[in-house]
Amino acid sequence: MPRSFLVKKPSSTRIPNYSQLDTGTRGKCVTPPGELRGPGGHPGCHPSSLNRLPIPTELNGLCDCGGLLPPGHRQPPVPPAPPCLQDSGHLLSRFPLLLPPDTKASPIPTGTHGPGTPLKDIQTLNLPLRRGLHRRSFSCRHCARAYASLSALKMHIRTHTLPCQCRLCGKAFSRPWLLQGHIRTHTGEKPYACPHCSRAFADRSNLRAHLQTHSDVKKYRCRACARTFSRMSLLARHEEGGCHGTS
DNA sequence: CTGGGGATGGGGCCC
DNA sequence: AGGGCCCCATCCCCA
Repeated sequence: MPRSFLVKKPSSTRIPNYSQLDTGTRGKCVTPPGELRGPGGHPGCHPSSLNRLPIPTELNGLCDCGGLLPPGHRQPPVPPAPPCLQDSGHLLSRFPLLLPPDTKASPIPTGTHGPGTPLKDIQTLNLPLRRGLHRRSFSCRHCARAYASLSALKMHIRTHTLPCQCRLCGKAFSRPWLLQGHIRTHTGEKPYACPHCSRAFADRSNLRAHLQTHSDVKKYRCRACARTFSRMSLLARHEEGGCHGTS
């Protein structure tokens, strides 16, 4: 596979060259017609990709978990939180967004930093610059990471608060598109098809990794034996296995 | 041991 | 400023 595939496109054409692969569903978890039916009978949401049923094509609603709903269809009841969320009372009290929407104990203190980013999560530092100047930075109280901008820090804090929760299994994610990708594990939707074979993938990154398998020259090369690998992890495993320069 | 799929995390950029 | 998207990376698991 040519490396040009991985080259970032100009901003005027943000859609990468997955043209043959992209089904035009960017940014939304849109289940193709005839795919799946969810647990409450609504399509687009299903806890198991093994239990597939056809769905009608007249879809016009979006479930708040990301799946599609047919006209007039109501969402199924929210299932109880999984054990990983049920037995962490201190976490739930600290991060109420982990709770299902109807069980939130109290609003999150937002201060001037917007919802989901409590003031107590943010502290500011003055990073030293040349000539004794200092530049302000924002550090996370959960892990002490520091960022130059408040928005970057707020994005990072989402990795602690995990405000995007799957209504089907309760798993929480830091960003909506991570949740969208997760929902595809329920729906079985695979919008990214390989142009070289019949495989399709739910995630663009996984398609990219797969495309490496079609390449004669792999991306990652062992410096000892010059053998190439499609993934860094494969190269690392190869080197950890004791490559002595003989492939 | 190796190859590869599936799922997920996270920083940066653009709109 | 926030959301959406991009790319890179990692881990787990299975064949």
